[in-house]
Amino acid sequence: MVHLNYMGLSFKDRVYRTTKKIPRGRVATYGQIARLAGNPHAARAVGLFMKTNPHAPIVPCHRVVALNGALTGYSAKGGIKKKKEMLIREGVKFRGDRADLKVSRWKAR
DNA sequence: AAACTGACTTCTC
DNA sequence: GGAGAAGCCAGTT
Repeated sequence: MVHLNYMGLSFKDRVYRTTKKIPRGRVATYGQIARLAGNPHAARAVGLFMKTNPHAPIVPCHRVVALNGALTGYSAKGGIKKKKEMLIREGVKFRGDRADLKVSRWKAR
């Protein structure tokens, strides 16, 4: 087996918890979150969690972007566009339509 | 209830 | 280094 569930939390909860820790003005990638949560290949699942996220205001899902910095989705209204504006407003640097991960990538560990 | 689909990433050739 | 396949979890159909 697999390693035990962290604090009895399901993978899903770990993802949410990790996402919540993303500081303002920073962005994280799906894969990064998945990795921190324990499943390096569950990036897709992470995206799904955001999509159906039951903690909309609690989990800053707008701070989650694709590996290349592209904003691949946003369920709330305004869509990608709005998400981008929000991030910019938080201080995240953008390079065209993609977040500048070089500068704004959340470095957790 | 089973199969498909999706806000993705990593590994291999 | 570009292209293809595999892998992950849960919501929808």
